[in-house]
Amino acid sequence: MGRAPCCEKVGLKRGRWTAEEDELLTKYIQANGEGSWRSLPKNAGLLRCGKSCRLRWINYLRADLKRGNFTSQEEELILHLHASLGKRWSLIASTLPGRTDNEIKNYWNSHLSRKIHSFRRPFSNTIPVVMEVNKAVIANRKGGRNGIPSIKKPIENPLVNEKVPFPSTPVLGKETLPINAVEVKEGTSMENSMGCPSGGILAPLESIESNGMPWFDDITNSELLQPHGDLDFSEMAANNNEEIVSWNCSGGRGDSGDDWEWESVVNGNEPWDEEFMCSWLWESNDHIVNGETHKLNHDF
DNA sequence: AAAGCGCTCAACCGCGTGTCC
DNA sequence: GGGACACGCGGTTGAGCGCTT
Repeated sequence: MGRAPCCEKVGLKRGRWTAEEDELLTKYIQANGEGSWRSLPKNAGLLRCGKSCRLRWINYLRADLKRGNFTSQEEELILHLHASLGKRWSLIASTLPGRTDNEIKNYWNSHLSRKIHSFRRPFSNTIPVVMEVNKAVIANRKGGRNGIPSIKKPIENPLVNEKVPFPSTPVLGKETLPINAVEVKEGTSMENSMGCPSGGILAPLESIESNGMPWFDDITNSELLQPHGDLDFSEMAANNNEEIVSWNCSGGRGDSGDDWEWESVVNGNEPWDEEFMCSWLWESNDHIVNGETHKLNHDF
């Protein structure tokens, strides 16, 4: 038996929400609270799918949403958390009051991933080739901006034919922030790119704080902030009898046994992309659970 | 001014997971 | 234990807008 559709799509409205629909939804939720999304549209008099209502409320209508551009502090936090957590947008969003996962995801795709992209390029000895290719593409087309190529249609590096195994997302007990501590060994990317001290155990976001980044204040109003001043992401996990996980960023890339060296990447000799780079920052062979080091199994 | 194109972001989609019966 | 249902998440899409030629 196939999966049942979330709702009867026949006769339901799709696409952009009108002001009237927004008002109906807002009034209903203010009166009855969130939840019961499936029955909500009917009760609220909306010709919308429950999922659509939920999304509209969460991403747009909620009163506590912060609209407008991301601050540089928020941007840095997203970059840092993405490096630690990968594309766990909801987790990242939970540390940014007033921001939604969808908003952060969009911002990443349209702004930040490109920053990562340009960040790594100077290291690569393939730059001239890549840039020449891009120039050629730009020069040949009519109209349009002379801007950066859309990330939606990345131009493949013609020099890279080999597909790099992409690390899988580590499976956590539950979707909670696993950054009770991030152990960083000497010579790792965390040290290099995040300014972490060598060989130390970082408290959550310690590297950021120790750098004197003023934006740390932005999350001090978060519920995660403990009276003693630390951000305690482990509380949620502890409440659920979950393991506290810290990621041991060793130089290796996984159980696959591939030869891979940081120097090669820095020098541009190793084919990789920004997504791999970010994932590598938080992924490794080992993770530490309650003081014990465990092997992670990656199936590439 | 018009055409062509890329960019942004709201919205949709499918899947995974939790909960209830 | 297992099926049905509800919810949440990440990936993807596409309309609208703005920039460049």
